[in-house]
Amino acid sequence: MFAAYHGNVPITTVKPMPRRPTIIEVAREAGASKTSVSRYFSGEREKLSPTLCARIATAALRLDYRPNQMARGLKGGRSRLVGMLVADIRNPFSVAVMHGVERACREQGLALLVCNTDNDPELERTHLALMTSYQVEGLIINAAGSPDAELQALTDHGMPLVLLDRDLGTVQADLVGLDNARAIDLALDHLAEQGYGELLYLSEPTELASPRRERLARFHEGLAARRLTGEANTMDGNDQELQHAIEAFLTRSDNRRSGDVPRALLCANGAVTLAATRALRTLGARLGETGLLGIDELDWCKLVGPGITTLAQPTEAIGRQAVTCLLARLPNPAEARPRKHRLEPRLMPRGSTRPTG
Amino acid sequence: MFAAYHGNVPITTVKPMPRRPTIIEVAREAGASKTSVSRYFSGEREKLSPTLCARIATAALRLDYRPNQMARGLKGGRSRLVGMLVADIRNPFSVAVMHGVERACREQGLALLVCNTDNDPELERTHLALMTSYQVEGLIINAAGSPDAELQALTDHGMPLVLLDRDLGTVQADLVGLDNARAIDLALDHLAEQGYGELLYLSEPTELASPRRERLARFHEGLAARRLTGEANTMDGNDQELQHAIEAFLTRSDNRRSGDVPRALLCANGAVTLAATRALRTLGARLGETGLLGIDELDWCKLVGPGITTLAQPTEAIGRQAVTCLLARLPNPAEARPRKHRLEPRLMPRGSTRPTG
DNA sequence: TTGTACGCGTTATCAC
DNA sequence: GTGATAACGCGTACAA
Repeated sequence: MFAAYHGNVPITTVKPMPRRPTIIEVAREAGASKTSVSRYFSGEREKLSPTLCARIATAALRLDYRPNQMARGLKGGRSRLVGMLVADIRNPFSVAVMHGVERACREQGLALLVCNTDNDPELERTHLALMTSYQVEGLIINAAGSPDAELQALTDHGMPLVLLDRDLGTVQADLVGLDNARAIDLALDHLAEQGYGELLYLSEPTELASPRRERLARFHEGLAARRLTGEANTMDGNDQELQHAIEAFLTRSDNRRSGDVPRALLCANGAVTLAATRALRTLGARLGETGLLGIDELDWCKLVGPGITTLAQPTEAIGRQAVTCLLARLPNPAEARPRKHRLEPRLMPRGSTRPTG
Repeated sequence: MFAAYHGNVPITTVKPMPRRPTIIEVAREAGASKTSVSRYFSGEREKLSPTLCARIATAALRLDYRPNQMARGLKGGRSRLVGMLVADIRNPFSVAVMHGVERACREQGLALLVCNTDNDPELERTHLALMTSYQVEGLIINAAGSPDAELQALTDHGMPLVLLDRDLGTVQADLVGLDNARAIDLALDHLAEQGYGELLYLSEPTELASPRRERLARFHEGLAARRLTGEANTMDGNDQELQHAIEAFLTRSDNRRSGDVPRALLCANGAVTLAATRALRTLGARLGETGLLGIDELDWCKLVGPGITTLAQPTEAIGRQAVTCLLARLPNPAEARPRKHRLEPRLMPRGSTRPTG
């Protein structure tokens, strides 16, 4: 029996990895009741006598007590969790917005459960179910597919919901995103001012993302008033195809105008800008001589050639606004009609839109 | 009284936003017991009669029942949540690793609670507490500061723990990250092969991040064997200061050698590469003539000048390995001694390390 | 194979 | 002010 202690720790001290202390143990340690301890940690300290407060404080500190959020969420549904669905976590724009969301949540004492769908509608459904199973109090959604039915079901159940960047046709929910019309207007104005007369608008397929549709539509609408000629090309990430399209656009002889008019590329988002830059590089085009303007500011845009002109999205603000919307809906989800929040982009002029070099 | 129904929905149908169905309601609907339903959703369907299974399935489907993870986590601690602490969510490297972690978790039926500390040790502590309060089953940590004490306390309580990229001195935990020595060796070999003889190693301050220390140390160790001359410069994000350092390095006359030897910059990570590229651009240096090699592959590296040579980290694999480690520790956290997993980088040679242009 | 009873840690309700 | 007690939704011995 004693031998067990020779050079060895008794088994009983090995196995029982200590549980976290519970509210009951704190209550006992403080000589108080569960209720009082609960009140103490629920921000109702004013309703407790200073002396009791102090006893609880020291007891909790000594035991290193931390309220169990799981148990909290069980009773009143106050999980203090907010869910965020991101279509592509590797997209810097998404990350920047998420950063804003996260900061805003933190300031509100909310935790953020982030799910990345990798643009897979199937995964999106799965993750939606996952997050609700964790009793999230609200959902911020950058949709990958069209989970309209699922989302509608959620709002019907009283789940506050905010759409991010991408709008969905049938879902009644707030939307926070860029003012896409304004963005295209800014872009066209700038390109026209800089002397570019013929434009090629490049975008990814527009079916899945409302901003792409809005931008494309505005592009077509906005040409005439500025005496611009333009065409659009939507394609997915095929570099080869993109390069051919750009080459055709650049080498084609212009029979609609007299002189030779500078031509420019307008890219619908950061991914397209990257692909287009790659293509232009392969084609040996000189930035500026061939104009290039992209929506989404990326940290490398100032480094390529003479710098790439961009329209910066207010990513942080978009994220914060999303949380603000959510918070406004928390008390009574179906209260007000859905609102659309459209934030302003900012032009970052650089060398890629200076035709004179 | 009737008037209330004219063009209006009776109040009672507005307020009571339907709760999610519970296991009891499913049991009632299926004419079964809680237990059976619980078993059904806990993957013990083999132990149920096919007919019961079917009844439960339809009942659950009709009610759109979803087990409440909060309640699940309460009992045995099976929250199915994994926590991940990220020092800088806007760092593409971190995001890439996180992507790997997330995929691996998903395959294991685990949800991921991500917290970003923005490199703030204070916030790190807060978030650590937050995640444990949600009863995460394990923690993957890309440390911002030195939360050694907190982490040690957690492991003592049986919390499985994996360190990501950055090691911590006193914490007994698995580590997954780049093979930093190998990375520097590869870099030095490549630079030497390409004919660069004088190197400037650029890094951010090494206090907070062990990889920075390891890389810097290896740099100094590895010079002699390759007949290279080199010096190192660690500084934080001050562009001005960086530019001066680089300028001094490039313009200084070399009195240790006879001829003029090509000089190159070796950047400790992606952020430094970005800053150095900016500085070189401002200085009007030609990439290649002035060598440039950076650790961390970024999507714009092939676009700048002749392309920037990089050492790509196996980010996805690092993320997956972290989850693997965690899983291995779940059954018995303190089982084996901590292991260090060091993954291999891959050289992406480009024009920035071709001195001949 | 199926059902019963209890416990998980917390909050809400209602007495004192 | 403070405390006892009943939920909350689920897992799990244990009994049937």
